Amino acid sequence: MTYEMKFEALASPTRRSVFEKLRDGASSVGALAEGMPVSRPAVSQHLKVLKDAGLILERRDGVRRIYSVDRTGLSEMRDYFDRFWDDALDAYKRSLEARDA
Amino acid sequence: MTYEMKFEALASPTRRSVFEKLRDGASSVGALAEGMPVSRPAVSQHLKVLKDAGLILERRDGVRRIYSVDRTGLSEMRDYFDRFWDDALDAYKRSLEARDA
DNA sequence: TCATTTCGTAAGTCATGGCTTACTTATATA
DNA sequence: TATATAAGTAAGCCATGACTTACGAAATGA
Repeated sequence: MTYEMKFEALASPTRRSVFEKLRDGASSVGALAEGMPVSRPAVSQHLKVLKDAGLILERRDGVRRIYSVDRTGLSEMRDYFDRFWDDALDAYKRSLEARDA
Repeated sequence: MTYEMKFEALASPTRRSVFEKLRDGASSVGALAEGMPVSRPAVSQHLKVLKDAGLILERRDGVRRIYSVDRTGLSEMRDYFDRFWDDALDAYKRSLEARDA
């Protein structure tokens, strides 16, 4: 659930493409695996990593498991880059002022 | 310079901590390596990955190389998560409407 | 209760990546 | 010109991680 885990989870291209499929709505493992160049167990393993990182949620529906984007975790990532942007911009402005001073 | 490279670049914890040091202002390789648990060449290699990904900029200053955050690349990451957030929220709202319909 | 569907887990393989030390290169300075 | 400083590069090691196939577990339905 840490930043660490989220960044690591999004590093793998196939895992990120699984995540991006969920951007358009919840889905089952089988449906996610369909059309992907890797096996269903591989997708299952990726889903576990994404879930442990707090990026997706899992719910049961009969024999299926439905995965969906965890908006809380997603918002953490958004905040990370928002803050990073603000801080970097501040630092840049300060460096300009120091140069002109 | 792709998303691919940016995500991969930010996956490594020590590499991300190098990136985060630059958030507070530009710095040389030696200054960045100081106090880190890895060697200076390791930091140098991380900087190359971050630079190739388009996340940092390099400029020469005599015998030193000064690295700084590339705000263009950073803003790409921010946009990625902003769009992802918007899309995921739309998909969620649509799923609620479909349920209530 | 037996078969089917859907999925997670185990175990093993293979490539990659993050380190290290040793070195080369380039700039500044005495 | 010789020396020192700063940093990139090469080569090699070792752990990790992204896969595969084979198997086990849980819910559904005949």
